[in-house]
Amino acid sequence: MPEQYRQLGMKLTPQRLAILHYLSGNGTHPSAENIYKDVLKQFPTMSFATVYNTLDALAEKGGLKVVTVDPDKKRYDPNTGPHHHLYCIKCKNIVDINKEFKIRLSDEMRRDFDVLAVCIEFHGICRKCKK
Amino acid sequence: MPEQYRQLGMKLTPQRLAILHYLSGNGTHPSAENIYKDVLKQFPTMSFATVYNTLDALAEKGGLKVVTVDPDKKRYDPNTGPHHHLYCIKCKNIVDINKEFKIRLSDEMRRDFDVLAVCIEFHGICRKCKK
DNA sequence: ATTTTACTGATAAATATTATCATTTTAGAA
DNA sequence: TTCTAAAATGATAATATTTATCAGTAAAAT
Ligand SMILES: [Mn+2]
Ligand SMILES: [Mn+2]
Ligand SMILES: [Zn+2]
Ligand SMILES: [Zn+2]
Repeated sequence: MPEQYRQLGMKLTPQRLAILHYLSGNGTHPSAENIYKDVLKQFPTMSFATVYNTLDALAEKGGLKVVTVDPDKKRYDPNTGPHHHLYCIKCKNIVDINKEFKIRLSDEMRRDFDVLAVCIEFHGICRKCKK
Repeated sequence: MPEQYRQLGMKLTPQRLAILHYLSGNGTHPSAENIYKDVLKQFPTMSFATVYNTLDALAEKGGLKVVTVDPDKKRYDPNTGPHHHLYCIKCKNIVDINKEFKIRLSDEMRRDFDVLAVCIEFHGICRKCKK
């Protein structure tokens, strides 16, 4: 898993390893701040710039997904396979939905629009939040 | 259509009418800045605070949807009926998809999560952007 | 007309994200 | 193992978006 950076053509630095380690298998869809605060424990000199640079580079190379369901901030997802999300509008938790749904646009629409990804978001209230 | 504010229990002001007039039937999913700049023509004293206050009030009362597909900023949608979106990752245009898709979560999942809305986002490249 | 309530807009502040750039580090070549 | 080119780090500044304050004003209710 530390080799993931090399395979993506990125230089391997201790800071990046710490970020990747935090992300790897992390299903909480953390924000940049979540990541920053965690990695800060091991790297007291860590900068937000490094977090954003790393996330941007990873996302651009396909090693990370940016989730836009939270209106307040970007959330990041190490699960790069096709899947969908539950979003609790109260606690803002995001949970993966791995079920596959067959949705297809009409052929005329697909002629006018190259679909690269389909994101399904279920907005609602999670169990904890409904008391 | 100007009565929409009253029906939602909001005071009817000229600024709000101008905002509603800009939004009404507008399928471009404008940002707060788009709205501000347009309404500014008629109200040179218009403030961003008024735009945000109005949008927030409208959204809270269900007279407006907030669209989160653009990672850079919130987009607003006067179409409050259930529908979905095409999002061009190059020009950031958002287009309505009115087709209905039948997606249902498993019963166990619906026990744990009250689904209030389902948003399907088709990310890709629009006709104009693919040269 | 008077009162109550809510809205406006100037301004400041908070939050999130991006840009600069000198210094340091990595990775690969010699 | 040096050496070197390329890239990353982090301090800092800047930008962008959004929210908070609040005195003055305007809309609605009485
Ligand atoms: Mn996910
Ligand atoms: Mn729409
Ligand atoms: Zn919740
Ligand atoms: Zn486009």
